[in-house]
Amino acid sequence: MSTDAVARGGAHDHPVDPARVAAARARLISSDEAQRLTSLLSLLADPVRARILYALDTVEELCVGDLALALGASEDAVGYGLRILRTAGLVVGCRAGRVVFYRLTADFPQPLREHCLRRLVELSRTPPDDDF
Amino acid sequence: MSTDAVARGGAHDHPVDPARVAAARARLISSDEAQRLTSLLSLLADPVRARILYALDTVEELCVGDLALALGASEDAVGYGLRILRTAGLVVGCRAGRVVFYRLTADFPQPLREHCLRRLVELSRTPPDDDF
DNA sequence: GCCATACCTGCACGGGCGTACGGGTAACGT
DNA sequence: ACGTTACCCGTACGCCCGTGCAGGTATGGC
Repeated sequence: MSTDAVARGGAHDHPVDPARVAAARARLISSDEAQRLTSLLSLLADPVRARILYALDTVEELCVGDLALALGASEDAVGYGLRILRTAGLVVGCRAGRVVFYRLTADFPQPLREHCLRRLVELSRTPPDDDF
Repeated sequence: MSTDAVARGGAHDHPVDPARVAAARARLISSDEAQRLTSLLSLLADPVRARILYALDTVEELCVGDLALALGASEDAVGYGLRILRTAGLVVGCRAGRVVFYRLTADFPQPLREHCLRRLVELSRTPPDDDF
Protein backbone atom coordinates (compact mmCIF):
# COMPACT_ATOMS: atom_id res chain seq x y z
CA MET A 1 0.00 0.00 0.00
CA SER A 2 3.02 2.25 -0.06
CA THR A 3 3.04 2.82 -3.79
CA ASP A 4 -0.31 3.48 -5.37
CA ALA A 5 -1.77 0.63 -7.26
CA VAL A 6 -1.38 0.32 -11.02
CA ALA A 7 -4.86 -1.03 -11.55
CA ARG A 8 -7.46 -3.42 -10.21
CA GLY A 9 -7.02 -2.61 -6.53
CA GLY A 10 -3.30 -3.25 -6.24
CA ALA A 11 -1.01 -5.28 -8.41
CA HIS A 12 1.52 -6.20 -5.77
CA ASP A 13 3.84 -3.63 -4.40
CA HIS A 14 6.28 -6.27 -3.20
CA PRO A 15 8.19 -7.20 -6.32
CA VAL A 16 9.10 -10.84 -6.14
CA ASP A 17 12.36 -10.34 -7.94
CA PRO A 18 13.28 -6.65 -7.81
CA ALA A 19 16.61 -7.20 -9.51
CA ARG A 20 15.06 -8.66 -12.65
CA VAL A 21 12.35 -6.05 -12.63
CA ALA A 22 14.92 -3.29 -12.53
CA ALA A 23 16.95 -4.97 -15.26
CA ALA A 24 13.89 -5.41 -17.44
CA ARG A 25 12.86 -1.84 -16.84
CA ALA A 26 16.28 -0.54 -17.76
CA ARG A 27 16.52 -2.31 -21.10
CA LEU A 28 12.85 -2.43 -22.00
CA ILE A 29 11.48 -0.52 -24.92
CA SER A 30 9.04 2.24 -24.03
CA SER A 31 5.36 2.17 -24.78
CA ASP A 32 5.90 4.69 -27.54
CA GLU A 33 8.62 2.69 -29.17
CA ALA A 34 6.51 -0.44 -28.85
CA GLN A 35 3.61 1.44 -30.38
CA ARG A 36 5.63 2.42 -33.42
CA LEU A 37 7.09 -1.03 -33.78
CA THR A 38 3.80 -2.84 -33.52
CA SER A 39 2.03 -0.47 -35.86
CA LEU A 40 4.70 -1.34 -38.37
CA LEU A 41 4.40 -5.06 -37.72
CA SER A 42 0.65 -4.79 -38.00
CA LEU A 43 1.15 -3.84 -41.61
CA LEU A 44 2.74 -7.22 -42.19
CA ALA A 45 0.27 -9.07 -40.03
CA ASP A 46 -2.30 -9.45 -42.76
CA PRO A 47 -2.22 -12.17 -45.40
CA VAL A 48 -3.06 -9.88 -48.30
CA ARG A 49 -0.58 -7.17 -47.38
CA ALA A 50 2.17 -9.64 -46.58
CA ARG A 51 1.78 -11.33 -49.93
CA ILE A 52 1.62 -7.99 -51.71
CA LEU A 53 4.91 -6.92 -50.17
CA TYR A 54 6.45 -10.28 -50.82
CA ALA A 55 5.37 -10.17 -54.45
CA LEU A 56 6.68 -6.65 -54.94
CA ASP A 57 9.95 -7.65 -53.33
CA THR A 58 10.42 -10.42 -55.85
CA VAL A 59 9.17 -8.90 -59.09
CA GLU A 60 9.95 -5.26 -58.41
CA GLU A 61 6.85 -3.78 -59.99
CA LEU A 62 3.25 -4.77 -60.51
CA CYS A 63 -0.03 -3.05 -61.27
CA VAL A 64 -3.16 -3.46 -59.20
CA GLY A 65 -5.03 -5.80 -61.47
CA ASP A 66 -2.07 -8.06 -62.07
CA LEU A 67 -1.40 -8.10 -58.37
CA ALA A 68 -4.92 -9.24 -57.66
CA LEU A 69 -4.53 -11.81 -60.39
CA ALA A 70 -1.27 -13.16 -59.01
CA LEU A 71 -2.59 -13.28 -55.48
CA GLY A 72 -5.93 -14.73 -56.44
CA ALA A 73 -7.56 -12.07 -54.31
CA SER A 74 -10.32 -9.64 -55.08
CA GLU A 75 -9.31 -6.34 -56.55
CA ASP A 76 -11.06 -4.62 -53.69
CA ALA A 77 -8.97 -6.38 -51.10
CA VAL A 78 -5.76 -5.67 -52.96
CA GLY A 79 -6.80 -2.07 -53.48
CA TYR A 80 -7.47 -1.63 -49.80
CA GLY A 81 -4.21 -3.30 -48.84
CA LEU A 82 -2.29 -1.06 -51.20
CA ARG A 83 -3.97 1.99 -49.76
CA ILE A 84 -2.84 1.08 -46.27
CA LEU A 85 0.69 0.34 -47.41
CA ARG A 86 0.78 3.51 -49.46
CA THR A 87 -0.46 5.61 -46.55
CA ALA A 88 2.20 4.04 -44.38
CA GLY A 89 4.78 4.89 -47.00
CA LEU A 90 5.87 1.35 -47.71
CA VAL A 91 4.84 1.31 -51.35
CA VAL A 92 4.45 3.89 -54.07
CA GLY A 93 2.37 3.79 -57.19
CA CYS A 94 3.38 5.55 -60.36
CA ARG A 95 0.80 6.01 -63.01
CA ALA A 96 1.49 4.85 -66.55
CA GLY A 97 -1.46 5.58 -68.69
CA ARG A 98 -4.43 4.12 -66.95
CA VAL A 99 -2.55 1.50 -65.04
CA VAL A 100 -0.77 2.18 -61.78
CA PHE A 101 2.42 0.28 -61.12
CA TYR A 102 3.28 -0.26 -57.50
CA ARG A 103 6.67 -0.93 -56.03
CA LEU A 104 8.32 -0.85 -52.66
CA THR A 105 9.45 2.55 -51.56
CA ALA A 106 13.10 3.41 -52.09
CA ASP A 107 13.54 3.96 -48.35
CA PHE A 108 11.71 0.78 -47.46
CA PRO A 109 13.00 -0.23 -44.02
CA GLN A 110 15.81 -2.64 -44.86
CA PRO A 111 15.54 -4.68 -41.65
CA LEU A 112 11.89 -5.23 -42.39
CA ARG A 113 12.57 -6.35 -45.92
CA GLU A 114 15.55 -8.48 -45.03
CA HIS A 115 14.35 -10.05 -41.82
CA CYS A 116 10.61 -10.26 -42.20
CA LEU A 117 9.97 -10.55 -45.90
CA ARG A 118 12.84 -12.87 -46.71
CA ARG A 119 13.88 -14.72 -43.60
CA LEU A 120 10.61 -15.08 -41.77
CA VAL A 121 8.95 -16.57 -44.79
CA GLU A 122 10.89 -19.70 -44.03
CA LEU A 123 8.83 -19.95 -40.89
CA SER A 124 5.70 -20.13 -42.97
CA ARG A 125 7.10 -22.98 -44.99
CA THR A 126 8.00 -25.06 -41.97
CA PRO A 127 4.97 -25.09 -39.70
CA PRO A 128 6.22 -24.02 -36.28
CA ASP A 129 3.99 -26.65 -34.68
CA ASP A 130 3.02 -24.20 -31.99
CA ASP A 131 0.26 -26.33 -30.70
CA PHE A 132 0.84 -30.01 -30.39
CA MET B 1 -13.37 -13.99 -70.86
CA SER B 2 -11.00 -16.85 -71.24
CA THR B 3 -10.22 -17.19 -67.58
CA ASP B 4 -13.14 -16.82 -65.25
CA ALA B 5 -13.27 -13.69 -63.21
CA VAL B 6 -11.86 -13.65 -59.70
CA ALA B 7 -14.42 -11.34 -58.20
CA ARG B 8 -16.58 -8.30 -58.79
CA GLY B 9 -17.52 -9.05 -62.36
CA GLY B 10 -14.04 -9.39 -63.80
CA ALA B 11 -10.75 -8.06 -62.56
CA HIS B 12 -9.15 -7.82 -65.96
CA ASP B 13 -8.44 -10.91 -67.90
CA HIS B 14 -5.79 -9.22 -69.96
CA PRO B 15 -2.82 -9.19 -67.64
CA VAL B 16 -0.82 -6.09 -68.31
CA ASP B 17 2.46 -7.82 -67.62
CA PRO B 18 1.92 -11.58 -67.88
CA ALA B 19 5.61 -12.32 -67.36
CA ARG B 20 5.79 -10.63 -63.99
CA VAL B 21 2.47 -12.14 -62.95
CA ALA B 22 3.78 -15.59 -63.72
CA ALA B 23 7.02 -14.88 -61.89
CA ALA B 24 5.20 -13.57 -58.88
CA ARG B 25 2.86 -16.52 -58.90
CA ALA B 26 5.71 -18.97 -59.08
CA ARG B 27 7.64 -17.61 -56.11
CA LEU B 28 4.72 -16.29 -54.08
CA ILE B 29 3.82 -17.80 -50.77
CA SER B 30 0.44 -19.48 -50.64
CA SER B 31 -2.56 -18.21 -48.72
CA ASP B 32 -2.04 -20.90 -46.15
CA GLU B 33 1.59 -20.07 -45.62
CA ALA B 34 0.70 -16.41 -45.42
CA GLN B 35 -1.99 -17.26 -42.92
CA ARG B 36 0.44 -19.06 -40.65
CA LEU B 37 3.04 -16.36 -41.00
CA THR B 38 0.68 -13.51 -40.27
CA SER B 39 -0.93 -15.24 -37.34
CA LEU B 40 2.55 -15.51 -35.90
CA LEU B 41 3.36 -11.89 -36.63
CA SER B 42 0.05 -10.86 -35.13
CA LEU B 43 1.34 -12.14 -31.82
CA LEU B 44 4.10 -9.56 -31.99
CA ALA B 45 1.84 -6.85 -33.35
CA ASP B 46 0.60 -5.78 -29.95
CA PRO B 47 2.49 -3.40 -27.66
CA VAL B 48 1.89 -5.42 -24.50
CA ARG B 49 2.84 -8.77 -26.01
CA ALA B 50 5.86 -7.35 -27.82
CA ARG B 51 7.17 -5.83 -24.61
CA ILE B 52 6.48 -9.02 -22.68
CA LEU B 53 8.49 -11.06 -25.14
CA TYR B 54 11.22 -8.48 -25.25
CA ALA B 55 11.42 -8.41 -21.47
CA LEU B 56 11.53 -12.19 -21.22
CA ASP B 57 14.21 -12.28 -23.86
CA THR B 58 16.41 -9.99 -21.81
CA VAL B 59 15.85 -11.18 -18.25
CA GLU B 60 15.07 -14.80 -18.93
CA GLU B 61 12.34 -15.23 -16.33
CA LEU B 62 9.67 -13.08 -14.72
CA CYS B 63 6.45 -13.60 -12.82
CA VAL B 64 3.16 -12.02 -13.81
CA GLY B 65 3.07 -9.32 -11.17
CA ASP B 66 6.63 -8.25 -11.73
CA LEU B 67 6.03 -8.24 -15.44
CA ALA B 68 3.08 -5.92 -15.03
CA LEU B 69 5.21 -3.80 -12.75
CA ALA B 70 8.10 -3.58 -15.19
CA LEU B 71 5.81 -2.80 -18.10
CA GLY B 72 3.66 -0.36 -16.20
CA ALA B 73 0.64 -2.17 -17.55
CA SER B 74 -2.41 -3.54 -15.79
CA GLU B 75 -2.15 -7.08 -14.51
CA ASP B 76 -5.21 -7.94 -16.55
CA ALA B 77 -3.60 -6.84 -19.76
CA VAL B 78 -0.41 -8.72 -19.00
CA GLY B 79 -2.37 -11.77 -17.96
CA TYR B 80 -4.31 -11.75 -21.18
CA GLY B 81 -1.19 -11.23 -23.23
CA LEU B 82 0.48 -14.13 -21.48
CA ARG B 83 -2.51 -16.33 -22.11
CA ILE B 84 -2.34 -15.66 -25.83
CA LEU B 85 1.39 -16.24 -25.96
CA ARG B 86 1.04 -19.37 -23.85
CA THR B 87 -1.71 -20.73 -26.06
CA ALA B 88 0.46 -20.07 -29.08
CA GLY B 89 3.29 -21.91 -27.38
CA LEU B 90 5.70 -18.99 -27.29
CA VAL B 91 5.99 -18.81 -23.51
CA VAL B 92 5.64 -21.24 -20.66
CA GLY B 93 4.88 -20.62 -17.04
CA CYS B 94 6.19 -22.78 -14.26
CA ARG B 95 4.62 -22.47 -10.86
CA ALA B 96 6.81 -21.81 -7.83
CA GLY B 97 4.64 -21.57 -4.79
CA ARG B 98 1.93 -19.10 -5.57
CA VAL B 99 3.89 -17.19 -8.16
CA VAL B 100 4.18 -18.27 -11.76
CA PHE B 101 7.41 -17.56 -13.57
CA TYR B 102 7.17 -17.14 -17.29
CA ARG B 103 9.89 -17.61 -19.83
CA LEU B 104 10.22 -18.05 -23.55
CA THR B 105 9.69 -21.58 -24.76
CA ALA B 106 12.76 -23.66 -25.40
CA ASP B 107 11.75 -24.10 -29.02
CA PHE B 108 10.94 -20.44 -29.46
CA PRO B 109 11.30 -19.73 -33.18
CA GLN B 110 14.86 -18.48 -33.44
CA PRO B 111 14.30 -16.29 -36.51
CA LEU B 112 11.51 -14.58 -34.67
CA ARG B 113 13.65 -13.96 -31.62
CA GLU B 114 16.70 -12.93 -33.55
CA HIS B 115 15.15 -10.84 -36.30
CA CYS B 116 12.06 -9.39 -34.74
CA LEU B 117 12.81 -9.11 -31.06
CA ARG B 118 16.39 -8.00 -31.35
CA ARG B 119 16.93 -6.44 -34.75
CA LEU B 120 13.60 -4.87 -35.44
CA VAL B 121 13.62 -3.08 -32.13
CA GLU B 122 16.16 -0.76 -33.68
CA LEU B 123 13.41 0.37 -36.00
CA SER B 124 11.39 1.49 -33.03
CA ARG B 125 14.27 3.55 -31.73
CA THR B 126 14.77 5.38 -35.00
CA PRO B 127 11.38 6.57 -36.17
CA PRO B 128 11.00 5.35 -39.73
CA ASP B 129 9.49 8.69 -40.71
CA ASP B 130 6.95 6.89 -42.83
CA ASP B 131 4.91 9.97 -43.42
CA PHE B 132 6.68 13.17 -44.24
C1' DG C 1 -17.43 11.94 -79.61
C1' DC C 2 -18.53 7.57 -77.11
C1' DC C 3 -17.81 3.42 -74.54
C1' DA C 4 -14.94 0.32 -72.02
C1' DT C 5 -11.17 -0.12 -68.89
C1' DA C 6 -8.26 0.59 -64.59
C1' DC C 7 -8.24 2.39 -60.49
C1' DC C 8 -9.88 5.17 -56.51
C1' DT C 9 -13.16 6.76 -52.92
C1' DG C 10 -17.05 6.55 -49.56
C1' DC C 11 -20.24 3.81 -46.98
C1' DA C 12 -22.16 -0.06 -44.36
C1' DC C 13 -21.72 -4.48 -42.43
C1' DG C 14 -19.67 -8.32 -39.85
C1' DG C 15 -16.08 -10.20 -37.01
C1' DG C 16 -12.31 -10.47 -34.18
C1' DC C 17 -9.24 -8.26 -30.65
C1' DG C 18 -8.01 -6.09 -26.30
C1' DT C 19 -9.53 -4.24 -21.84
C1' DA C 20 -12.07 -4.06 -17.59
C1' DC C 21 -14.77 -6.40 -14.22
C1' DG C 22 -16.52 -10.12 -11.23
C1' DG C 23 -15.65 -14.26 -9.27
C1' DG C 24 -12.89 -18.45 -8.36
C1' DT C 25 -8.78 -21.49 -6.74
C1' DA C 26 -4.50 -22.59 -4.65
C1' DA C 27 -0.72 -21.28 -1.73
C1' DC C 28 1.54 -18.70 2.07
C1' DG C 29 1.63 -16.17 6.77
C1' DT C 30 0.08 -15.94 11.39
C1' DA D 1 -8.33 -22.16 10.65
C1' DC D 2 -8.61 -17.67 8.67
C1' DG D 3 -7.44 -13.95 5.78
C1' DT D 4 -4.45 -12.39 2.23
C1' DT D 5 -1.87 -12.87 -1.88
C1' DA D 6 -0.95 -14.25 -6.75
C1' DC D 7 -2.88 -15.76 -10.50
C1' DC D 8 -6.51 -17.78 -13.62
C1' DC D 9 -11.03 -18.02 -15.97
C1' DG D 10 -15.35 -16.46 -18.02
C1' DT D 11 -18.14 -12.56 -19.49
C1' DA D 12 -19.41 -8.15 -21.50
C1' DC D 13 -18.37 -4.14 -23.83
C1' DG D 14 -16.18 -1.12 -27.17
C1' DC D 15 -13.33 -0.54 -30.94
C1' DC D 16 -10.80 -1.11 -35.00
C1' DC D 17 -9.97 -3.77 -39.11
C1' DG D 18 -10.93 -6.02 -43.50
C1' DT D 19 -14.38 -7.02 -47.09
C1' DG D 20 -17.95 -6.09 -50.39
C1' DC D 21 -20.92 -2.98 -52.87
C1' DA D 22 -21.99 1.40 -55.26
C1' DG D 23 -20.49 5.30 -57.51
C1' DG D 24 -16.92 8.45 -59.29
C1' DT D 25 -12.77 10.03 -62.26
C1' DA D 26 -9.46 9.61 -65.84
C1' DT D 27 -7.32 7.32 -69.54
C1' DG D 28 -7.15 4.73 -73.96
C1' DG D 29 -9.36 2.57 -78.03
C1' DC D 30 -12.69 2.84 -81.74
